[in-house]
Amino acid sequence: MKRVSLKDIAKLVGASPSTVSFILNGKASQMRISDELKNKVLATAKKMGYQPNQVAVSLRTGQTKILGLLVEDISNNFFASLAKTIEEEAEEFGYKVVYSSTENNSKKGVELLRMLTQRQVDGYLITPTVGMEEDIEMLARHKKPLVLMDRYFPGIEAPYVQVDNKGAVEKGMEHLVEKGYKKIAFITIESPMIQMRQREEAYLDAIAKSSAQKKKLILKVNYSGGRETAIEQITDFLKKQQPDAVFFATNYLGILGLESIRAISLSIPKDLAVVCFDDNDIFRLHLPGITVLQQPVEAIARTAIHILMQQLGNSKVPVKKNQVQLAANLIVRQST
Amino acid sequence: MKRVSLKDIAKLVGASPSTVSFILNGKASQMRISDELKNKVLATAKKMGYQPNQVAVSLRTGQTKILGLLVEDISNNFFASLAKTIEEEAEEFGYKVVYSSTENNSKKGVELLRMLTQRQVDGYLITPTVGMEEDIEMLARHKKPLVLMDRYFPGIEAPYVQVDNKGAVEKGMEHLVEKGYKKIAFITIESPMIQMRQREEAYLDAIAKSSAQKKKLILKVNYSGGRETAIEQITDFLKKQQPDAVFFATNYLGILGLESIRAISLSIPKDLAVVCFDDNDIFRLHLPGITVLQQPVEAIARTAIHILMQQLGNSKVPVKKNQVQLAANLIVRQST
DNA sequence: CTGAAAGCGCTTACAG
DNA sequence: CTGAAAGCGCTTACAG
Repeated sequence: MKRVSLKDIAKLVGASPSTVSFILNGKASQMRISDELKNKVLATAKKMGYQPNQVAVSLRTGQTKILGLLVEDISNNFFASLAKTIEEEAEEFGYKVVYSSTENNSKKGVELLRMLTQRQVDGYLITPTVGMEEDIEMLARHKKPLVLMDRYFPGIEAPYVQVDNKGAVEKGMEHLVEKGYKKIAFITIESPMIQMRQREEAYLDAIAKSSAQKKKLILKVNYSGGRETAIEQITDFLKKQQPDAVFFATNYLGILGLESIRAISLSIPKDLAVVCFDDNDIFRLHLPGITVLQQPVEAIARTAIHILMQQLGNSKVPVKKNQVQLAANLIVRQST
Repeated sequence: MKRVSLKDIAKLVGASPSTVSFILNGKASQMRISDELKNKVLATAKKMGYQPNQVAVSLRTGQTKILGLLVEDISNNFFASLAKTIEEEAEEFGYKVVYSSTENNSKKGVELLRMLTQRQVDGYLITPTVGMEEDIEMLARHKKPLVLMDRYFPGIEAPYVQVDNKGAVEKGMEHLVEKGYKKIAFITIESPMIQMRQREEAYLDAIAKSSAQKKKLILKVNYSGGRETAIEQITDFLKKQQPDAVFFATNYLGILGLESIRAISLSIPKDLAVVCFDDNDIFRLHLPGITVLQQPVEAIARTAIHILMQQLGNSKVPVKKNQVQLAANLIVRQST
């Protein structure tokens, strides 16, 4: 059962492929094709279930109308929501999105990037990993339509959209200080990526400014050993340092943290207050509810698409800035 | 900055495009091309950063090496894990996966299906929604490589992989009965899809077989009103019927259920025992932990890919059956 | 051992 | 008003 092609239709109605193409692309009147022929072609195409071969169209037009989206991990709530909103927004502009997870593995990330290029995507939306710097720079240098999300490379001039990490951590720290906590720990991961650096810096600044707390208490979890060893690192740290509040720098650290806190039977917030970066069903449903800094996921997605569309010449609304930071939202629950 | 093409390389080394193509596709020795030319071509291709235009390759070969995956909702944990494993498995066979969410909206589902067809995907992996029956049948009739997942249409002869829904609910019900619960309610959604029918039937069978409980207690949540009204329906039902145990038929119902139970301050498992279909971080971290029937997500994904690969003629291991049910895993936690 | 040619299914500038 | 032709970037059967 072969697919119906333009040629098949042309043969059937006795017209040339070009005429059929014009009609099917809505250029019948522009090409002053008779209504009779037009209707005949349209009817035949419908009857035979004609669907254009997009691969051929893409090769010919040089446009695939596909955007490539690379996230860190699609099974992580934050990235899943991001992907979903991006998909919706892209659809408004007639683009489809293909997405893949880099798993924060630079080799995989680079391979995926090449794959997207080979597939001729029209634009790139990327949450870059450590080793992707060169490839991203290449894209930027070649003026490929591109937006980075969640993080970026300070040395590379490329558009990006991320949450205001510094402001977010600041807000969270202020909240803890106001509540009277005096021994606030910060649990993050080993990572040279900018978004983690910004969060850590904001914690350090807050401590430097604080009159009640002089000592910084930072744990950098080494995640390469897997869940169990990560939990061990956290419990060890909590037992040894005995903070009265803890700030988790990412949502998965927060989840690991809750397990750790449970493992050593600390009571939240009596023994230990908890704040986490990123909201999540888990934090909302947890007893007690966990205070979080919610990222403006929809706004990040929408802004990223708008910046990309501008590069593709499809902007409805012109975007002024192409390096954007959006404010996070402090949601106070019972954990603080 | 134009992309480097085969022709460019051919011109540069002074060979014909065909020769370059053979070399780049590893057929140099087969075509008895001199090592000298081969190395020159390879070096030039590398230096110029040549990457084949997959769109052209696809058009020519008729193969895109892309699989289309349609899930209900990529931001739902179950589908996200499914997608992730499918991506990994597909990679083993040299295929990429593009995925999209139908949102259980038949119109969107059908559109996405057409889009995949237009993009010439080599095979389809689909969790079908209600209105997709005709389109799926069309694919099956045209002998397109296809596997349904999680659910299927009884009237259509097509390969599928799903969890053994009946066996799973049976297991859960037996567990509750053994624990001595005598007023077990079942909370599900209005849906004609087979997987929901199977789960409900298994509940009814269990009650029919039971000596302790004669009355069936079923709530079919109408989800169209959104979260809040769904929670209202559940709380009303629980207050009115006062079951001693409740079985949630899907993970999102379970999450809504936990919110409902909290809203009316019931204590788990003292006032009410809870079992849920599908595992989830939330159920694991909840206090008390929620007893679940965990779907064998990895096995479902792997089986689906193997069945699809067999249709595509890439099977390493021949698959015997192409309509498969896999057993769920009862994980007992503190909620029962 | 290597090259010229056809063709995948479209779109579009050109000719009539 | 409509058609023939070129071409997007590849692969591969054919010729020499």
